[in-house]
Amino acid sequence: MNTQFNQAKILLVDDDPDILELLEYNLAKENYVLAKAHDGQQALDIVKQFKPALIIMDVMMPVMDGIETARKIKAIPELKNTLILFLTARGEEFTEVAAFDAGAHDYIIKPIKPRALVSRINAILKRDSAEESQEIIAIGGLVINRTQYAATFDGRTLVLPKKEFELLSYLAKNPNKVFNRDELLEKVWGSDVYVVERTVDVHIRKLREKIPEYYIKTLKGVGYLFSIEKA
Amino acid sequence: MNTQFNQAKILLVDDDPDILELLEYNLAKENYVLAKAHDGQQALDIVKQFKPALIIMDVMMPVMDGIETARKIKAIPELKNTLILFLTARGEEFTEVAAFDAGAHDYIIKPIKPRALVSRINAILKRDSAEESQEIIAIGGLVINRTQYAATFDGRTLVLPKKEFELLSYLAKNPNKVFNRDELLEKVWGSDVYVVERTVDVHIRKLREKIPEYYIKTLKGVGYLFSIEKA
DNA sequence: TCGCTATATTACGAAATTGTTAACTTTTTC
DNA sequence: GAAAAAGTTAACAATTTCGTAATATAGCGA
Repeated sequence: MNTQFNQAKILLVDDDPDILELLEYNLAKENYVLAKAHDGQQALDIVKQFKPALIIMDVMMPVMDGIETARKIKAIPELKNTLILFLTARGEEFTEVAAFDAGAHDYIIKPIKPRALVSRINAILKRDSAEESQEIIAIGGLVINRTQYAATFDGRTLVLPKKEFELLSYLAKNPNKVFNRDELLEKVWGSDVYVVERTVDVHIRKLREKIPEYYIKTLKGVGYLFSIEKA
Repeated sequence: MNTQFNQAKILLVDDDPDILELLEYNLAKENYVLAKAHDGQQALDIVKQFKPALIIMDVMMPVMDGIETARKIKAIPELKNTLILFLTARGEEFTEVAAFDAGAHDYIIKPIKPRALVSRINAILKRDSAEESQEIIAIGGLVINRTQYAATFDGRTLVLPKKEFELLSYLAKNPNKVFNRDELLEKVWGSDVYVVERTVDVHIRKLREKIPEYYIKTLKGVGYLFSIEKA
C-alpha cells in the first residue's frame, strides 16, 4: 500500500468495536500511530497525553456525544488545533452546523468505504504537515509573493536576491520560531550544500537593511527568529 | 470533490484563525489558489500583489472592519471589479445596505457550512469566468491576437517569428509569474523538443529589442517574468 | 568591570548566472 | 534547389550573487 513514513498520530473514537477495528485495520496499513477510545470521556482522558494530530470520532455516542467531546477538546489550549473528523450515519440526526461550530474539519457519512476514508485522511494530514509552499506570506506589513518571487514592505518593493528571498520567506513563514544556523542552512540552502555557518549572519544582516531591523531577532547562543513585536 | 482545474484566486480575510483554516481547507480541496489575511490592513497589503478574483471577508474585524476594507479595495482602479463576499455572524449588527454599498456581491451568515459555502463560491466564480482560451491578450500597450498570429505594440505592428510569438504570448498571458528556462521550454517549445536551455536567452533578447526592455525581467537564479511595472 | 565568546559588519574575490554576438543548421519560400 | 528567414548553438563578456575571512562590536558570566 504505502511505504512512506506517516507517523502522524490519530485517535479513533467510537462505541462500536467493529467500526474501531475497521478504522484501525485500514489506518495501521498506512503507518499511522493509533489510539482508540470507546466513548467521549475516554477520548478526553487519552487525548492530553497522546496529542493526536487528528481525531476520528463518531457523532452519536453514549455518555458524551461527539460534538460535546469535540468542544471540550478544543477548549484545551494545547489541543486547540487538533483536527477533528466526524463519523455520522446517513439520516442520523446530525447538525452539520453544530459540528463545524465545535471545530470539526470534515465529516464522513457511514457506512465507511475504506479506500475513500484513507485517501481523505491522507489528504487532511498531508496538507497539515507538508509545510506547503504557500504562495503568499503576509505578516506585519511584509508581503511575500512566491509566484512573482517578489516582496514588498508597506507597499514598497524589496529587492531580494534568491538566497535572501528564500531566507526571509522561511523565517516569515514560521514567525516566532527560533532557528539556529544549522537549521537555516538545512532548510534554506539545502542539505547538500556545504558552507560555513557564518554565512547565515551575512544574509541576516542584508535582510535587516531592508525590513525593520527588529523583525529578525538574535537570541545569543540559540539562533534567529522572525517576530514583528518590537521589544 | 472536484478534480478539475480551478485556479481562480481567492483571498480569505478573518481575524479568527480557525475560520481561516476551515475556509482554507475546504477551498483548497477545490483547487483554488488561496491567500490569507488576518485583518483588513493586511488584506489591503496583499491584494495589490495577489489580485484575487474573489475576497471572502469577515465583516467584524479589529483594526479595520470589512466594510471599510472593501471600500478601500474598491477604490483601487485595477481592483474595482474584484468580487467580495462577506461573512457575518447571525444577529451581528450588520447593515446589509452598507455592505452592498461597499461593493459586496453576497454575504454568508455564520456558522459556516462548508458544503454550502463551496457550492456558493463555485457558482459565483463560474459565472464570472466564462473565460475562453483567450484569443486576445492585451497588456501594457501590447496586443496579441492569437487567431491572426499578429501582435502590435502601441499600435505598431511587431514582426515576430513563430517562436518569439509563442514565447511572448506565454509570458504575457501569465504576467507577474516567474518561469525558469525549463518551464518555458516545456510550455513554448513542447515536451518533445530537445534544445539547449540557453536558447531561451536568445529569444528573450530578441523580444526585448521589440518591446520595452523592462517588460521582461530577469530574476537571477530563478527565471524570467513578464511585468509591465517599471522598477 | 573585565574578559571571553558570540554575533555584526565590511570588503573582496570566487563562482554562478545571464547577456550578447556570430557562426552554423534547419526550415521555408519562391 | 537556391535564397532567405528562423532557430540553435557555442564562445566570450558582463553582471550579479554568494561565501569567506578579517575585524569590530556587543552580550554575558565571573
